[in-house]
Amino acid sequence: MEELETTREKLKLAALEEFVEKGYDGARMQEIANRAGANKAMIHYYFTSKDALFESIIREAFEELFQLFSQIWSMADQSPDELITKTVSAHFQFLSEHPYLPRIIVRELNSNNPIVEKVMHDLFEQMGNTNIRQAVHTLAAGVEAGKLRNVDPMQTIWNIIGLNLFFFVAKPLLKAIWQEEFVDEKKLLVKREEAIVDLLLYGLLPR
Amino acid sequence: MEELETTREKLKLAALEEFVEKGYDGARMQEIANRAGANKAMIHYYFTSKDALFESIIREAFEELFQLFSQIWSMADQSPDELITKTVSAHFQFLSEHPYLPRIIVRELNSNNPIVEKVMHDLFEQMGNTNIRQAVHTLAAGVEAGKLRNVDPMQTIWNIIGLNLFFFVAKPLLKAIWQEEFVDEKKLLVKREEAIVDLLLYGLLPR
DNA sequence: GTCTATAACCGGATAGAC
DNA sequence: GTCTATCCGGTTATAGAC
Repeated sequence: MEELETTREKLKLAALEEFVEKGYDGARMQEIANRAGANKAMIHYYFTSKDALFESIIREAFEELFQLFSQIWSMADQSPDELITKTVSAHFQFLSEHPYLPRIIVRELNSNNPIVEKVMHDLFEQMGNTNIRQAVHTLAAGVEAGKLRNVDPMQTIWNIIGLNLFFFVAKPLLKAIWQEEFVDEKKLLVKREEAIVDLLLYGLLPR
Repeated sequence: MEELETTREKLKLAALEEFVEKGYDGARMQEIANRAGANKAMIHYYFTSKDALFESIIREAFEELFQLFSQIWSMADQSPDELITKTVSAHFQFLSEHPYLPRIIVRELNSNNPIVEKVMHDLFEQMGNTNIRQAVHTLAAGVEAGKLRNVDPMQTIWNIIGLNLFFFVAKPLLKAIWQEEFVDEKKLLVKREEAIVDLLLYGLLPR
């Protein structure tokens, strides 16, 4: 826990929190300044404008997301069931540590916000999608080798990520319906991850 | 296609579109009026305020969602695999016809908007969650009767809904990565549904 | 680098004519 | 029911002192 943050860093953290909670349109420069214990003028001093501040925040969020999957999928010599269990556990751990990320991404993804579209475009140029291709290849090879049922690799990737995300994105609604389950949320998280891996392995591996 | 809509109806449709695209904070009363070919004053004449307009829109959206699952899960005498295939196909058809719904719900669900919380609270009071219990019961009975592997009913429901939703919520991102697949989106939708049912049946039924 | 005061603008709401 | 003009509060951005 580093105590001596710079004003710039404090502002950036405060801005992340504010944008996550309220979205781009709902976020207030005054509130960001308050959270950081600074004043509005400092935000403009360091980041020029609300747009520019938002862009730097959202770019980092997408970069973290891309880097996660780059890393998970970078190894060429994984077996398909290794790929599956590893993707779920790494994604789950990441989501537990950064619960804000899927929310801000889903929210702004469906907003036609030109800043978001620009950032997405930049990142595709820069990082390519080579590692997705690696994962597709691993799954396709698994089918070929009879280690996997005859499933479409792209659909399988969508299945894995969809299962992982749901809990984190729908949490407020789930919490309202199943309050009792959420009193020990750590335990629930573990059960959720087990249930996903269980479904995927039974559903995808041949017997 | 009814041509003689009332101004009130035109405004409501325009408001739905605007709120879906921009969210509560981003939506503009002027833009709603423009879309409807009317003027701002008319919105206040019919709906009093932006808050009240939003509440009526979001309440209808949640009502449709609740009614869908009430209907799907109302039958007590379904077999578990009937429940699964029927839930996927009905949810998928609904999402195809109302692609706006998951977006507005996911966005506002994570926004702490008090209007959304009020509407959710009202609906739980009024509709209860008896039909979710019905679905849980059907799945638990399936496990008991050996028609289903030993899986947790709640987790299974989350799996089904998570798989269904992902495609519709992540569409902008998926489209950016897999452009080619989206040239025939109807076909892709059919393949997506098949892949989900395939995973669920193989993953949940015993062999 | 930090702060206060204020400019400049925008958006929801309303008054009042027709 | 419909429209124009206008009010008023709130928000981003900036000027300028320290």
